[in-house]
Amino acid sequence: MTARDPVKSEPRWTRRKEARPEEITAAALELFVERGYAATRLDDVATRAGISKGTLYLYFANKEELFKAVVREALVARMVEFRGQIAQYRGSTFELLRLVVRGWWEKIGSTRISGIPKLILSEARNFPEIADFYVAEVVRPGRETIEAVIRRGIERGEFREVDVENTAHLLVAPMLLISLWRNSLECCSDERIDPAALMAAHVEMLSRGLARNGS
Amino acid sequence: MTARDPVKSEPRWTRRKEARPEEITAAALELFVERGYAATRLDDVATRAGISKGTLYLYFANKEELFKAVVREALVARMVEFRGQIAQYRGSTFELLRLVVRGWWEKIGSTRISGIPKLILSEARNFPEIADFYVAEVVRPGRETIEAVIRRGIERGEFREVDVENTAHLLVAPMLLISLWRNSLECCSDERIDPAALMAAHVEMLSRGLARNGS
Amino acid sequence: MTARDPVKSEPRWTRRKEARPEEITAAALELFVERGYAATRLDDVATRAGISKGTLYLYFANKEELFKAVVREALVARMVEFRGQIAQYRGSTFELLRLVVRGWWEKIGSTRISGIPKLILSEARNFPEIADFYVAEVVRPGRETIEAVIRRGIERGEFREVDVENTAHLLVAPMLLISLWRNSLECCSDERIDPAALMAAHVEMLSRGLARNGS
Amino acid sequence: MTARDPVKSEPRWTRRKEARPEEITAAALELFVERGYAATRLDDVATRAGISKGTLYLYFANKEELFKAVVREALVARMVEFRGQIAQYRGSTFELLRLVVRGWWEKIGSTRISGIPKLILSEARNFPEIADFYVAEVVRPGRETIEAVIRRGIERGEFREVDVENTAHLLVAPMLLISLWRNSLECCSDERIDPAALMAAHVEMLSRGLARNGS
DNA sequence: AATGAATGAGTATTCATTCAT
DNA sequence: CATGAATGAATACTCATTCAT
Repeated sequence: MTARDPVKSEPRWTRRKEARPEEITAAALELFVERGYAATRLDDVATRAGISKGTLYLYFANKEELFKAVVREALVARMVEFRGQIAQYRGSTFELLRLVVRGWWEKIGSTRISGIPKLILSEARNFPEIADFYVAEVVRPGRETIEAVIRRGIERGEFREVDVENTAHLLVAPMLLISLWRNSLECCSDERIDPAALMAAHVEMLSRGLARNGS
Repeated sequence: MTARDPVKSEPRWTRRKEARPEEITAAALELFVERGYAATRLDDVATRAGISKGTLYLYFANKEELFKAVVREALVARMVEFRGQIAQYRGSTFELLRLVVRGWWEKIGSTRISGIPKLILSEARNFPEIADFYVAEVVRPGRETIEAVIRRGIERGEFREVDVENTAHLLVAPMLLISLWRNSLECCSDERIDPAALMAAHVEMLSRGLARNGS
Repeated sequence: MTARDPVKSEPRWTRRKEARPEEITAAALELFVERGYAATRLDDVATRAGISKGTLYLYFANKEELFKAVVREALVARMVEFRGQIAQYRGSTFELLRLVVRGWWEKIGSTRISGIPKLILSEARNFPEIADFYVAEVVRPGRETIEAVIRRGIERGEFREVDVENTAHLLVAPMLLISLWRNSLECCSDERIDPAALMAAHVEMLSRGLARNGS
Repeated sequence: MTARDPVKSEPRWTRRKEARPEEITAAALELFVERGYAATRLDDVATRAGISKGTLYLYFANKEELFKAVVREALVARMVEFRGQIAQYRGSTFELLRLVVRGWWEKIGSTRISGIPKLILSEARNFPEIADFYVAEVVRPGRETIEAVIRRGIERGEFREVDVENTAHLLVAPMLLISLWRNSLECCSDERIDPAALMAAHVEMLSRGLARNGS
């Protein structure tokens, strides 16, 4: 599916050859996010990737496999680092909340990967397999990570005793909101959302909302 | 498929004519939400509405018009009642917050209409005209209504002086999260979200997050 | 659209009923000539005839039968009178030529029936049966009638000894030209043809072309 | 149907690309003339051209564009040569008439292009744009060319002083008659027209009809 | 008799996929 | 490896025809 190499391949080529799949998935990601899976023509993907339509099929068996590759690639190793950082953190959990939110914005929210949630949301019911994969690899670990942060706060006596699971959802919701907004309605509207301000307001609300009574 | 019975049953069409458009848009809404615009075949819409493909075209000029009708119909007069209720409210703004959140859940979140956000999000870039319409008719008025509530709380000295606009976004985010979840990933996942619990946690967090310091 | 009163039905109705088929074929003739058989929708025929689509089927079994009826009706008894006039004529054959040409123009060329040639020409290959009918009922008798005129001229020593059959074609050609022009290109062009002048030039050319040498 | 042979034969497409459009328009011309625009299925055009339906769309955006291409191609550079020949001619205008009529027969009347008049006539009102084009590129220049011939005859004292414009129509009419006949009714009738004899009779009639009195 | 809502076969058009070069 | 011409299955849409009222 990936390598077909029959002859020997030269340096210049080789480099291209290895880069190709990623150039293609990058182009595909943009278009899938923009138009949705069904409305994206492979012709356009090829054009945006600077190759011919036929070449696509040297790297991906078909449209669906390309789609899966796009999602997989965008996620791989994204969660891992996140967890690590948090486990090692030593300071106050309020501060950790701020770091989590800002870290998400810097590494995901503000990048092209932020299109993935829109894409998954839109196509989940057409690609249950991918939805499963996404839930298992992103949603669940993400939630668990955040639950761990909240528990840390509770255990350290910083946070009141909240419903951990739902509080995790509350923590995620504004991040989801902004990533969806930016990949969907924003482009057709003159309403504007300032991500930094929203993140700040969010952290502030969280901090107050989670604080023990007398704080 | 529905009215074929040559015996008696309901007449083949008399008096159906008025009901038809809504039966069709109802069927279309479900399918559009489930599969997205492009992946929905009019044949399937017709089948689900219990009519033939041709009949669809007696009521809607083409697929795009059907789509617009679906969105329009789902929204018409939805916002109006909301605003009215809030303007007349007399009690505490904390209580009002709870009413707004619960009201949304009862009238929208738990109904079929909650599929609209997913649909709009997915198709906004393919139908900028509809996106505009949705922003103008739902997003903006919704935000303004919520801002009004927050301002009421501030003016009455119940809430601290928050960033009104972004706080409105924070208030909406969890509602969006749950409506998207239920219309997308939920069906393919064993993760569960309890809407009532989430709404409760949300109101609690909001109340604490908005309260003046000493409260 | 015309009569709705279902209660008792007055004489007014009865008369309509007999007129209907002709109102329909009249409307159909116009549209068939204008757009061709395939491009004419029965819906439009019905509308132009002031009735509903279903009513059409009370009078004609289907589109093809309607087409045949249109052609038949337009031709019936058209040729008969022509022949009679000519047989009885007593004057010079040059004068008879003039009468034939002018008679054609007055009774056919300038009327709605002049659309028939265009219609037949356009559809002959799709409706060989109709083409046959038209050849047998119009083309052949028409040619024979004209040949009779030419033979009369020759026999009476007025005309030179021409190729009777082809001369008959030459006599018809300009009449065909103008009837086709008026039912086709004329409407989309600013070129104009003056029928009277053309007929005059035609008769003049014929007279000179047919005259014996010394005349 | 044409190149399926997996062995060797002609390559599947190499160097076909240039020939294709003309193969397609040739097939389309035949079918459009035979059945009319609306009744011609692109599937049949493709089959007759020995390609698949999809391939059609590689060369023509849609049915209407194919139709326009058919007409355009059939006409391009057809008129030009005609005019040139006539301008250079040195002999008697009677002889020139004969040359014009025979030339038309050889280059157009007897070829496949003779189907164009029938096609245009049939579709003019559905495609005014094409009708315009045809009038501007064929009808008008054709008439002007013929008028020039007639004027030449008059100026040189060979012809009597006729109504030039209408005489031009008279000259064209039998040519139109025969090209329409052959592309329409002929195939469904046992009536026969001998083109050579008709052309001969036509030239003879014209010569006599145009000659100055005493000639 | 007349209506017009409903039907579904038929056609234009698109686009993922193949494969000879 | 890369290409792009070719394919045909899939789908939106039309319109002749039917039939309950």
